[in-house]
Amino acid sequence: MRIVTWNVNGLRARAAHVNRVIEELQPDILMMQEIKMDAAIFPVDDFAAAGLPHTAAHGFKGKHGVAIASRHPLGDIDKAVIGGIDDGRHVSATVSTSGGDLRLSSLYVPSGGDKPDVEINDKFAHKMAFMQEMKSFFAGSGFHVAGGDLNIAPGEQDVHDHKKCRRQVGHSDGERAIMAEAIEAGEWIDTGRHLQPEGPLFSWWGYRFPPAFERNLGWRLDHLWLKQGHAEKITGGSVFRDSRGWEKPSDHAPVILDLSVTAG
DNA sequence: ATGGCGTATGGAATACGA
Repeated sequence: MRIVTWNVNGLRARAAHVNRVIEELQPDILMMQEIKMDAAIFPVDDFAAAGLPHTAAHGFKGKHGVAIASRHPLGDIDKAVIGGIDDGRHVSATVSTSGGDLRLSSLYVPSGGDKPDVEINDKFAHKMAFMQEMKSFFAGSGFHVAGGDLNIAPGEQDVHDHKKCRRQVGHSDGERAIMAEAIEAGEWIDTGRHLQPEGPLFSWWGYRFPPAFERNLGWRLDHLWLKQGHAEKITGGSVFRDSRGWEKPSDHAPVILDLSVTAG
């Protein structure tokens, strides 16, 4: 079973790229963030035509928004609010597998604004509140993959320049600490670093500095976490960098996790 | 120290991204 997460940065603007990603990666599950549309107009028929007929979306007009599109039936869809504001940052569902019911959670952690200081920056306070709730929200050891655009690069090698980025939102000491605490409290495996413990491993390259992707000045902001105790099910995974080089790309690249279980 | 570019909304200029 292949699980892919991708911040599409506008689903309508990225429709052709989504189809190409589905065709090239053949995911069983595609978790998306920043669909930037109301869930009522989520293009179910387009996903069905692409082979992913089962969907769950949680989003509002214009900004943020998350979704899951699946090759296999989804059950027990949950759109519970995390972080105190219901602005489309969490949708969750289950899929039946040979290893038991697998829960999938698509998450869009608040970006956090400009300054990494909860006293002066409400957006950063929202981000930290969201991460604080993440510690307890995903309790339990059941078969579960949670991930998405978590908007934190947790390790020193998860940015191109640790010393410089440490002053910025997304890589501040406080954010990196709370993400480590959330991983420990939730008994998660960070599958990206499980598969590649060392070296640059980025999933986001900004638009604002045009040669960022060409020079690989990236951040690892997109993650797939798997509950500990299921590590033996991991068969592979990677970042699909190709799509970041296509015309008018999302600033994020899809992140892939392959598990040995099959649907049903 | 700052901005760079891009999507969405609404039909110009602004919010948001990180």
